[in-house]
Amino acid sequence: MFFQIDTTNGVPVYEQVVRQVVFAVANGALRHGEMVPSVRQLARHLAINPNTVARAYRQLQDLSVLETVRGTGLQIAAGSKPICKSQRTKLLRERFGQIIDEDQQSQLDDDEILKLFQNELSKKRKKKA
Amino acid sequence: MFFQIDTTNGVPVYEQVVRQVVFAVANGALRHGEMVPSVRQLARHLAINPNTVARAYRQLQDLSVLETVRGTGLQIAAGSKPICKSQRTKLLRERFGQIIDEDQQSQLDDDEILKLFQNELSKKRKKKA
Amino acid sequence: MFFQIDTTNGVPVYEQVVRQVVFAVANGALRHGEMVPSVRQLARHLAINPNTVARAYRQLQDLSVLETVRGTGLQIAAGSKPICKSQRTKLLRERFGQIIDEDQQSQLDDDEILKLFQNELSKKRKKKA
Amino acid sequence: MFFQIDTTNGVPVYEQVVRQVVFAVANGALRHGEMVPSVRQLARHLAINPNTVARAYRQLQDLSVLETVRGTGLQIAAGSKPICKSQRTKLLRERFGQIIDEDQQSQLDDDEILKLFQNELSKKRKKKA
DNA sequence: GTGGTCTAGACCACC
DNA sequence: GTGGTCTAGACCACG
Repeated sequence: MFFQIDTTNGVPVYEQVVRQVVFAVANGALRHGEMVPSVRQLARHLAINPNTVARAYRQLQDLSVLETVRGTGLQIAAGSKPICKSQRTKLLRERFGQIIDEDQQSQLDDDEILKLFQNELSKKRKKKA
Repeated sequence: MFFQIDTTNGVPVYEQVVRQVVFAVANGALRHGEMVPSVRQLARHLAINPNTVARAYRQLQDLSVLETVRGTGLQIAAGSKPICKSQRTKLLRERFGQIIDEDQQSQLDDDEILKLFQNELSKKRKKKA
Repeated sequence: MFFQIDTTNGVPVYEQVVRQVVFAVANGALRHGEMVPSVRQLARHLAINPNTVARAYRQLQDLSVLETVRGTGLQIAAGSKPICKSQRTKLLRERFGQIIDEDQQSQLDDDEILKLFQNELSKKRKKKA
Repeated sequence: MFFQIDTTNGVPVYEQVVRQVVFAVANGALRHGEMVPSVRQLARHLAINPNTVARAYRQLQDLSVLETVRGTGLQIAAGSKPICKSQRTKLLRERFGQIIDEDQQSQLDDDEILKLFQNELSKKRKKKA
């Protein structure tokens, strides 16, 4: 597993885990029947508390993305791919929508918003490269 | 005052107030010497807690955007315009940066991110119109 | 609040809380806009851990039965009554269905099942009276 | 053997095995002296873990429902029929009692409980037919 | 070994 | 005061 957790950005850790699992399933990186790492394993690996992982996994079960195999662990549920795809767009829209609302609330011009976003994006791209 | 507060979007109310004052000054919509409404007035008008307004005003004083006029109230401080401009870009960058980090963390392609953002922006534009 | 928790019957405590809130809303005993007791209050009152109450309340938020009023507490959400009604029938069906399946799995006759159920019910009624 | 195991309904698998043996003996479907399948056989047949079968058999031995036949396997014990009958009523009462408690805890009227139960039962009957 | 529940206590932001 | 998040550690049932 190749999850990245950033404990400093204010986004709840358990949400980051949920998000990344959802996106991985939507991408096809995780498929039906595959087991996810055990609560304890992932917790150790990410250096976070097992309860935090458990909370993320619980939420993924509520979304029907994971299902328990009793006494064995958790696996990607059947039919989870479309769920994750719609969930992904929902998450993205929420974030983007919020930021756009905020900017419009502040009387910013749409073109200006877009320009600033592109700026920031290309800056990040360079950093990454 | 023409502030819009959305108490349901998760963004702290006092932050929305700070932000909108900062942006208004940066835009030139508010200028040095203008008085801002009293804590109680604004609170009543926005239907929020006076403590929340007080907190926003305190923060704006810390930023040297507002200054007290003894026995009268608070006014836009001299020299606040450049402060607000730089503050504005800082705020925008923070938000954009955060969202971009999140998406990259989720293995999203940069072009895809931009496309989704443009989509959402044009959708909002239509709604507004 | 008049919740009753039985920590010995194997049913998770947080589920009992969820269930009772859902049923109370479905009954009309709790209505839109009413505040539920604070996490700490209810925890103290039921002699359970605040986290357990918080978990129940979180789940009720996911069901759109409760909504947060920031810095103030949690209230019964608008439109929660129909949700609770359907949720109530769902919960009842799940339980009843499970027990009936089990009995039929064990080759029990339907009439016999019903008779036993009535027996048990009238026994409990006497106890209660 | 004509056992049906449902690994998804939350009821422990070993309990389902125990229950069904007990009920079969109580019915007279299994009689003193009959051999039960070996742990491995039954496990393979039901597609469950051998440990689970072993655990069920162990429990049935504790109840004096099964007894070992040296070097051969397990058989239905002498005198097991009355044991199973009383065990059966105990199990049924436990289940019914629990569900009734829960409903009463949720302020449900006894008549309503019964009506809902009958509803569910007749629904299942149709499905079966 | 696995997940699930619960307790205890800390820290944070918000109002 | 409020809810929300996280840590730490315990106990249980299941396979």
